[in-house]
Amino acid sequence: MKLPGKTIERLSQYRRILLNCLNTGKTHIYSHELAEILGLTAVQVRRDIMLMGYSTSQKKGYDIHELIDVIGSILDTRKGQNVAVVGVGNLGRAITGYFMGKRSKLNIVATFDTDPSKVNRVIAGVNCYPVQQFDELIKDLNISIAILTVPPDHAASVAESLVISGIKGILNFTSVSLNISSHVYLEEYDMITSIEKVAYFVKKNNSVL
Amino acid sequence: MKLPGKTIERLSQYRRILLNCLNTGKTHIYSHELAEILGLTAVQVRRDIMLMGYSTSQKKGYDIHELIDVIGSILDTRKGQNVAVVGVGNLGRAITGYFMGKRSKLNIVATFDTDPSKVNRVIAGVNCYPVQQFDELIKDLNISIAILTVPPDHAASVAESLVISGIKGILNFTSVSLNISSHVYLEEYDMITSIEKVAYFVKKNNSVL
DNA sequence: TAGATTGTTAATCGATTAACAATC
DNA sequence: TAGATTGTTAATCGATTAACAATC
Repeated sequence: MKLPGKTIERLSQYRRILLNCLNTGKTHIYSHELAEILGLTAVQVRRDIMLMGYSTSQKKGYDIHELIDVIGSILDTRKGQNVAVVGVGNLGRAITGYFMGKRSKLNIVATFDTDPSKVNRVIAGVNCYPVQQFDELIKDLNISIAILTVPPDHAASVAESLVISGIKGILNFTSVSLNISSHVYLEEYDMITSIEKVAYFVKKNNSVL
Repeated sequence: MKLPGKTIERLSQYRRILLNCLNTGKTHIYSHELAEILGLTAVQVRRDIMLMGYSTSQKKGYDIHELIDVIGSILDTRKGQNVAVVGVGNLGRAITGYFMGKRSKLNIVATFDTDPSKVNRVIAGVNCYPVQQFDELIKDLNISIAILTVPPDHAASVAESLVISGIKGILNFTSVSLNISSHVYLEEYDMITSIEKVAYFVKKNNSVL
């Protein structure tokens, strides 16, 4: 089964909403409720759920527990996946801290940096190691995913070391586009681009009014 | 002229690359070079450039200066746009610091927080104000864009205040989906979703091999 | 039953790519 | 000229939405 990337993103969002709903004592949820919360259409929600191969016999909405489990069976692995944050600046710390609160099948098990004042300490609840120990620790700790938050001028070389060490996926927050082996799944996010996009549409909307 | 969102994102990326190229003394660039750097096709680059209404008479690549100017004429406003970062945690600081280095038409002119130990200080190079002063400062400083980096439980109410204060665009980094007036341009980014997407495709790739 | 909801196909919409003419 | 490149239309691909049957 191969689901589209856009559907995967939404499944992740559905799950977050559903987990929230559990706290309120709700047991079932309609497609139009999920849609409303996320600003989607109910059809799209139902279609995504259909693509997972799940369906409910009831017409009284989806059982929240069941839906969470089904999404988990798509997104998670049984044993979980280990993640490293590479580059412990403000952004690296933000991400690490963000994650540590969550119970999740994704575990940040190490952070890496070059700064001697950071290395070999616990930062945001996780051990920080010197980048020289990549290769060793990625194997020892069975890390398959790296979140890249190093300064731009280090991005390319660090990414290359990560690939050589056998990392399987990289989420790249640096402003540098990476050109790496296609065996490694790469997701890029550039916040400058996002904010420039917002600025463009703000400008456009204004000139329309 | 109404350009698609995806094109706008790429224009922002083209410009960043082009600015970099200037430092190397390069004066012209081929569509296939830009494409290569960003992992796109040359056709897509040329099409985006076409959509801007620009064309070059030369077959020796695009003049880098000209291209930067043309992109600027699309993305920028003459006087620039003022931006506020709302919520000065690690992420807010990361974003603020990230921006301050750049010469850009987007200026972070204020940050906001509730924490008394942060308020009325300069953080990452920008004044931090108490959230109570939103309304006043958004008008006084002519802030049209907010970057939302508050804790999840404050996201909805803070967003509402922002909308009431007359903000025109919000870039939402909280994990809460906002339901706000459609007059305000909203761009959402959820890093949990991104990392879960990477994890999914890592899992998939592995099971394929 | 009537009304609301789910499940699913077909149609539409939007974005990317293929193909190729024009030009240096 | 031959080869490389740009500019642009048409075709393709992928994602969303409309329409509607089925069911509680």
